[in-house]
Amino acid sequence: MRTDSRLPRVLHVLLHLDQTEDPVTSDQIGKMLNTNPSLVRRTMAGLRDAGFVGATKGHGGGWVLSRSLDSISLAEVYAALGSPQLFAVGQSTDAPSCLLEQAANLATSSALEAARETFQEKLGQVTVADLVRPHAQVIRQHQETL
Amino acid sequence: MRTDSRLPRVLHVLLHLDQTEDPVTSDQIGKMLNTNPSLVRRTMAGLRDAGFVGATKGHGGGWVLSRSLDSISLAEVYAALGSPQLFAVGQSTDAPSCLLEQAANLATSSALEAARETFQEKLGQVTVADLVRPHAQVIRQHQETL
DNA sequence: CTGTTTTGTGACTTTAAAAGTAACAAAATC
DNA sequence: GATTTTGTTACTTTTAAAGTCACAAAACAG
Repeated sequence: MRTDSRLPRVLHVLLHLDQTEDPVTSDQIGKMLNTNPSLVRRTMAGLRDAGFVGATKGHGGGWVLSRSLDSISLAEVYAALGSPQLFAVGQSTDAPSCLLEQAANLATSSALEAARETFQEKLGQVTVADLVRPHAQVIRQHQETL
Repeated sequence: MRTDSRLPRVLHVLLHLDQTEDPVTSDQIGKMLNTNPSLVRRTMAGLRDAGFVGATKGHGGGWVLSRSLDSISLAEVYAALGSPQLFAVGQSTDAPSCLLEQAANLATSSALEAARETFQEKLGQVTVADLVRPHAQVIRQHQETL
């Protein structure tokens, strides 16, 4: 498949929404993301369902933040997107009968699961608001290690 | 793209090769992996170039191990495959001019890079031989934490 | 030497999931 | 009533791996 760019894209959108009071239309967002409004609506649907943004129809409608960005972690954003498949690498067969294949699959998936945990941890340590506070993210992560 | 299953597949093959003295043909391996010999040859090419296996042509030819499996880490196997793309998730644009997009990309790639490091560490801690020594992998990883 | 086995390799098609596109009903505002 | 905008469905395109086909070259068997 193509590279899934939904996470950085919606983060980008959230940061922009935080910079204005007015609703931003899917059309405007589409121009920001260099794509079309239908895809924007589809991609943003998860964030709407999660209560992070609201969408209103008609004249003067569009997308607005409904929660403060410092109350939303990147992990929540990722989850709101439906926790898309993280890895391009995976197991061979799902439930192989060959013991050696099972061992190969187990080793692969163990490493991947460890990587997924790290990914989730990292996302959990950062709020969307942190992204525009240079150094804040670094400090925050440093504190975690103390 | 499809899920990349080369890592578990070649691990599976290496474990099988370790169980016999005789060369194993791409055709036989293809049946093991439920695929065809051409794909086997293409996939195994990296391991051959890395010196982990040797391939001989003609009657009685095929693939044989040329190094002991306890001398090969999973990380080396992954590298021999050309370190295939690990993540299905990626950045939006490569070099965006928008600062907010840069921030979104940086946050995404930071989490991914941390995950990649974990993945590589895990692979580096385990040899192919470990895979068929039940519990050995667990013990080995536990020792790392001491 | 001839025929068979097997690898190495190039060229192509298929697959799967996201991206991208188009269209339109429904809702909200003007 | 006209316009704007979302929500949603259906469809096409993209991308890289998987899968397939074909064949030259090498190695071996007789």
